[in-house]
Amino acid sequence: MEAVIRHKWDLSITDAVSLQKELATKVQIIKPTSKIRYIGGIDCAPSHDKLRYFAAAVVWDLEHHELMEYHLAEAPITFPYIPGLLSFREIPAILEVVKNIKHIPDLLIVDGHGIAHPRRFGIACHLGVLLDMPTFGCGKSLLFGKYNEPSIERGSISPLMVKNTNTIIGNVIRTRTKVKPVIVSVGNKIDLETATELTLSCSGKFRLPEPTRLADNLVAQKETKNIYLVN
DNA sequence: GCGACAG
DNA sequence: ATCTTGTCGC
Repeated sequence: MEAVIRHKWDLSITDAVSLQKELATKVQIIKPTSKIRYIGGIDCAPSHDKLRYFAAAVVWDLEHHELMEYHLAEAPITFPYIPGLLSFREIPAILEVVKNIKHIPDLLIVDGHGIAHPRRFGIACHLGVLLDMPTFGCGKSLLFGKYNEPSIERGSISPLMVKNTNTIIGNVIRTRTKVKPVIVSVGNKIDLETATELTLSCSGKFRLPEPTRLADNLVAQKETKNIYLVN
């Protein structure tokens, strides 16, 4: 897999913001026509020396509940961490790791947000637009928007809204009873309903959807030689 | 001006 | 993201 749209990454803050606004016009919110079976999970983490970023990618077969492949890659850090501009820090490493994928996934779940973002262009949107494929974001904490706490049981869903409007930008989903909910929002070429269904069908035993959890697990061992992906 | 603020 | 062990509760 590789990007169909390319751009510079060593940008100023203001240039990065204007690029987001430009690329945000390319986001497509549509219901996928074909069946989604292979789901990619993406997660990142900085190296201990803070000089590089690692990215992990896994491909999960939703039908057989099995891991198809996993990869780890890295790239130099060229951007500071600024809320709202996370993608400029992480995507260079992600583009490196997705180059290695053999079983092209039908969709990617990204650790972070999609349109639940101040300019409706979180990392899941950015990656989805560059790769021109379906993506959605599954965040562990809130960046933007307002919501009422969903009920305590697994499967409870509460809409994420733009403050003081009736615009829905995501769903806050309880993937396990009595566990902190995750925040799901459209990245590209998908709709919120499908993203929500997939989040629930990929989780149950753990808080995070399986592809994301496995990628999390993998990137946590970035600076280790032996990797153990099995729980 | 003040507070909020993905990973 | 990361610094960090055992411990409480389902």
